[in-house]
Amino acid sequence: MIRAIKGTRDILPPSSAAWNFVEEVSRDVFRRYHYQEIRTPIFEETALFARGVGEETDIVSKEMYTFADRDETSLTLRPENTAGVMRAYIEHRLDQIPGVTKLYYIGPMFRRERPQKGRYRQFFQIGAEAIGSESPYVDAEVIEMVVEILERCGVAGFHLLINSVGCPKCRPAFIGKLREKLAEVAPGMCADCRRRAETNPLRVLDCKVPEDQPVIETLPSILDHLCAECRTHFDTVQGSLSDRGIAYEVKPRLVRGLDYYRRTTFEITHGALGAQSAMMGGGRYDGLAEAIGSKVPAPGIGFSIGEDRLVMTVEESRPAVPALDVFVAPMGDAAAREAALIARELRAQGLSVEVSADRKLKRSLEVAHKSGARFAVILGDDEIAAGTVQWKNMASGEQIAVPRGELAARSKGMEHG
RNA sequence: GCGGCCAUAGCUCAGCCGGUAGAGCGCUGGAUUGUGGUUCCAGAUGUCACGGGUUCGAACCCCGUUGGCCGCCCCA
Repeated sequence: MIRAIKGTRDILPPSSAAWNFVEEVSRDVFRRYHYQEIRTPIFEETALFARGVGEETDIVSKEMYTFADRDETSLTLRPENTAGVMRAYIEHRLDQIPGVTKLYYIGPMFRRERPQKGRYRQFFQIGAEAIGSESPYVDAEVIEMVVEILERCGVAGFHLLINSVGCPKCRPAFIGKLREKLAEVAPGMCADCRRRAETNPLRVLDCKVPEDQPVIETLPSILDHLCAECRTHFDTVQGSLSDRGIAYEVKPRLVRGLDYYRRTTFEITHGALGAQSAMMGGGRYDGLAEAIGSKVPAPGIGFSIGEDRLVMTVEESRPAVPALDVFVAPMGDAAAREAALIARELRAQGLSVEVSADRKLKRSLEVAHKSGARFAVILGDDEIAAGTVQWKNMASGEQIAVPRGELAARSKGMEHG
């Protein structure tokens, strides 16, 4: 038996309706902020991610699906899409277009991690990138946009966290001070922190072990070490978020795993997601373009929503409803031929119509009932002879004979929203 | 990649001390030759995840594999 491979899954109805819902909401919000869709390839040269995301990141060092093409070029299934969008931006010289380039994407990403709830090897992201401006107001607008998507999806109880991780001018000095302090206090911390103190000191700030929290409080904060430009930028982002009425929490310990982040980083968490509590992550990546070989700078900021995780919270509160308007139940071949024409007329009005594949009326009505059809059109030899059809309200059971020529008029305007 | 728990019908699950498998829901047919829902009757649910081992005998005990869930790491 051939099964879907580990960490991948089929999205079946009725769940697929929830996926459509969040995608439709997202596209509508993107339209209002004048973002346009970009579709980039699902695989790229491995070097793009190695340079763009960072050789030392977990994603690149151990999670990528990498394989050799027939000519030995190393290819990789995209583990995220910011690098791919930036590659397209540079390749097609979108910097030559006036104004900020605003792009969004919806599609699958691939990371070879141990699957668990909310974490898959093929997962979907809804993301947006604003490239071509360093303005902190762009940061605030991007955050406003993602918050709006979640709100309009009906998600409640999410939590917006923001931080600044500085820039190449101020971050190295901070990491130096952090290492100094850690050398002193790390021996008293949990095993993970002792390891992180060596491998990735920023990660210590994100430790969740309760016993370590008092120690973490004593560690230096990136926010006390920002250079003047980063400080001003971060203050302006916060002011603009407040102007927009967006609730947020500054979390100096918010550290993101991708090397390309500069200055603003942000994350939205949701309590219903379990260990994988992050529903969305994003940040500014002013150095990314140069990292992947661009001669022109292309400062940008973006986010990506974990669509699988978003759908998980949406599905509980918003059960999908079947939207079948009419089920046509013909008895016999003559009726079946007529049924095809009836369905055609009703569909032309925008109604959702299904024609029974069964000629037994009892069976057809059973299927109609189980499909959630609102009305049934019943016809057999008697109706053909009389030039009528039976029009049955499935909820009330009421049924009347309708002249064939009046069917279209009767059903007008009764389609689902 | 590491640790723990789990795997029986399409679904949710029972299955005692090892003696070759059950319920509910769903599905199929009938009661009803042209009328769904409610009801009644009948029927089929299956390589007990897969592969080995122990045993007279394994769904049950042991080992391995695969998959799922939970935690870690990390992320969306």
